[in-house]
Amino acid sequence: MPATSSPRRRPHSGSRRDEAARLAVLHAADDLLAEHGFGALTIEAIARRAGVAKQTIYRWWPSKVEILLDTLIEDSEKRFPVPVEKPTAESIRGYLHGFARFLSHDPAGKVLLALIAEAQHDPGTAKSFHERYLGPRRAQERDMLAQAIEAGEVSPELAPDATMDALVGPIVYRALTGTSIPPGLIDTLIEVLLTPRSKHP
Amino acid sequence: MPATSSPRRRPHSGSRRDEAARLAVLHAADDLLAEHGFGALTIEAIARRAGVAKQTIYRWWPSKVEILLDTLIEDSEKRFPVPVEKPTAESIRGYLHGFARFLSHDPAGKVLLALIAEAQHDPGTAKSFHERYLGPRRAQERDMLAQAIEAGEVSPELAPDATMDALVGPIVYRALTGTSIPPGLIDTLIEVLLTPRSKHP
Amino acid sequence: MPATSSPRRRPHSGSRRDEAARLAVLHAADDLLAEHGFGALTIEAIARRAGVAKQTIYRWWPSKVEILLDTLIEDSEKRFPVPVEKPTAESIRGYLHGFARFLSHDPAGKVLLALIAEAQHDPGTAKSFHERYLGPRRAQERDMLAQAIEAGEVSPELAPDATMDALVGPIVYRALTGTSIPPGLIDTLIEVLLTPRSKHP
Amino acid sequence: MPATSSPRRRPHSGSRRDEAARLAVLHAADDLLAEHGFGALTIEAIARRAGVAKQTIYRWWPSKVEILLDTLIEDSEKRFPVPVEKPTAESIRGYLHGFARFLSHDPAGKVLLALIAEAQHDPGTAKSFHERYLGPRRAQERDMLAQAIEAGEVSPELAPDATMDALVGPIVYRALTGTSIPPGLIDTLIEVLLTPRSKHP
DNA sequence: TTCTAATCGAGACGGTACGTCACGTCTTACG
DNA sequence: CGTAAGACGTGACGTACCGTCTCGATTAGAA
Repeated sequence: MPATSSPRRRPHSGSRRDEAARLAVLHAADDLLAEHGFGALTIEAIARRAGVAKQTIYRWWPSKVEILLDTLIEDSEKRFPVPVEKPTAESIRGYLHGFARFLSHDPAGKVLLALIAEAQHDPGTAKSFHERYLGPRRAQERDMLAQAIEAGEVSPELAPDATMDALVGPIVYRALTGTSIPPGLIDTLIEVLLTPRSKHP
Repeated sequence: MPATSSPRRRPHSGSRRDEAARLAVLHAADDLLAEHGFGALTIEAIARRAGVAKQTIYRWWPSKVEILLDTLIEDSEKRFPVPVEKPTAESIRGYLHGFARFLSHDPAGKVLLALIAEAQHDPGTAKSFHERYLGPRRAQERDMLAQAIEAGEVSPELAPDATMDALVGPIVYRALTGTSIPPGLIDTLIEVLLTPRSKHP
Repeated sequence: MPATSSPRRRPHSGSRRDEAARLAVLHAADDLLAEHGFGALTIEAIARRAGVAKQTIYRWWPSKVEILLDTLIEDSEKRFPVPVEKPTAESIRGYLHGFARFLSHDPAGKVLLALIAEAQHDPGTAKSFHERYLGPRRAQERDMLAQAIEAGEVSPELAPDATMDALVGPIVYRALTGTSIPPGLIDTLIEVLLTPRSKHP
Repeated sequence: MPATSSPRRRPHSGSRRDEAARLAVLHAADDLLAEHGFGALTIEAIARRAGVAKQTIYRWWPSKVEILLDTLIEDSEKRFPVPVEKPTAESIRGYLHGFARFLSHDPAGKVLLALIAEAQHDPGTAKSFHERYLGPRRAQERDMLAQAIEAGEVSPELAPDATMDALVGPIVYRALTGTSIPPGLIDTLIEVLLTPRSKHP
């Protein structure tokens, strides 16, 4: 006995993809993660919460990880975009502080932590996560660094990737271990890793 | 008629805890994680592999996380103990290199990554992981730093915890993202974070 | 979150098969068929109604058809056993009337009709149905006929199987087409098929 | 440039019903039933096989049962029409043999068995099946019998419907149980059910 | 000739049931 | 008692069809 009784629901849109369903899924996934944690983030729960059929989710997303990636990519660009337009030492500092704030205080930051975690458990997640998030983001960061170096804004001791990991790693590690970022940590990291030694007092 | 023994594989031992069963569980968990990843690490699979009843696992371990913690604690102490006896700048460097090697090249290192990951998904895991592993270890590291400072071996710019996170964070982050630690990264981190500025050339 | 909340249910019996669960499944299947028809006879519905896990059903029955067969075999023997002990013309007549009554008026008769039906749709059902029900039953009927012939009680014109089908076929066909068995039909069939021609008036 | 025709398989015909689609559905249903059994006879499979949209099926047929009925009615009339024009004992015998052949050896006979079966599972099917097939057919058979009686061709002991069921029942029952009709069965049934007793030797 | 209406293929949609897997709890029988 | 074995209720998995719906293209017959 399929969809016999229907008082009035969202009339779906026919043979083209239903944008309302897409957004409902994204928000349901976000909300469930924030409210009840990754353990409650099952496809069935997302479908239930979004008022959507499971098949609709499987039709458009290969796994729940891709749902999270969709929201993360959008949120990251909105909340802490990489300053690729004429980056300065100051804008790089702002970027890292923004990143730290996102991870520590923004509910959406849990999505990034959950994806890092899930990537440890599942190779497919690791692949998607690198290709769709870490890779593109790191490319922008390299670009940012290169321009800042050329403009004489910064002068790192390490290669670009190592520099970024040395900056970002401690922030991520603090978030993963559930501790807050102590004041001064980011600024000190920037000073010792990006500032030419001669500028040390 | 002495050696009538064993169509039964391992005759169980009666009313005291069976050490053979304990070890079989630990090794089965380790092996499964190494061979098939965290996804294959189910209680049923561990029991199957160890030739043990599920109930025996549930009797002694509250969750599979505790099994992993048991092996991790033992392996960490064996593979890269914190140099708390008269630590020098050199022994600290050795400790960090040991840590990096454990994470990158030792199969047992996967256990640590898996626990960091699982702690993101489940608050109970996070609690156990901190209380049984991260906390004690960090206490030793603080001790190590304090002694090294007092001995004039190092002179960090940041507070002890921040210093350790700044050193350890990049290593962990590299491992979590599946990339190798570039040569020079650890040494540079030590130099800029632990060495008094006057000793910079 | 598995079986956390349990006020008080049927305490199951451990590592031996739970007879209460077995009976609950059998009765649930019977009731669902009688009340809502074969369309409502899903494994999920049976499990729900019986208060039993789906897995428990799959553990013991390869398909819902075998559940129905279990009940049918038991009911048939109880409601209209084949008169194999010294059958007479009269007891054979009673047997056929009993069969007709079972098909037409007994709710359990629906099970037989449903199995005949399902056997048309699925070869596996056909196989089980023949091996577990039709075959054994027919063997008894052949036995009944043979003894009755030897005793001079009946004297059929057709071979045993053909005789039984000629007697049983019209009854089953009436039931399948949802019409009642008209009075006199069975007696006339017996007269013309089992009685020697010379005894026709 | 005349025969530029058809990368498009079947260009549909506009605002009137597409006869080609109708036939494609009928044949697809028949073929699927014959090749893979009733279990494979889903609306989606029919649509797929016929190269037709599901909606086109739902527009013209209330259910897959009606599709089968459409083919059955046509095939029955073609393969074994009821001899209503001056029926004789001989033409009635021929009709029953034709019916038996249809059920046992004609692939289209599976359709009738499938409908008898489905009628047990679903009341709607039962209703349609009686109104569109069994009822009209039985009316013709009654007519046939009445004429044959009036002409002195036959002289049944039972009422017309009972007579027909007594003749047809064994044939159907044999088919339903997947056994062949033994030679002599039909002729004997006719003899004992339709022939006046005085004509028995 | 242009407009209107019905039909067609395609396929997205909210659902239900499928059969499988692992969960954590339990009971049994053995040593 | 601890153990191996495994049945149990629960619930998520990913798949198949259900019957409804909306689309854009196609093709009549009416205006």
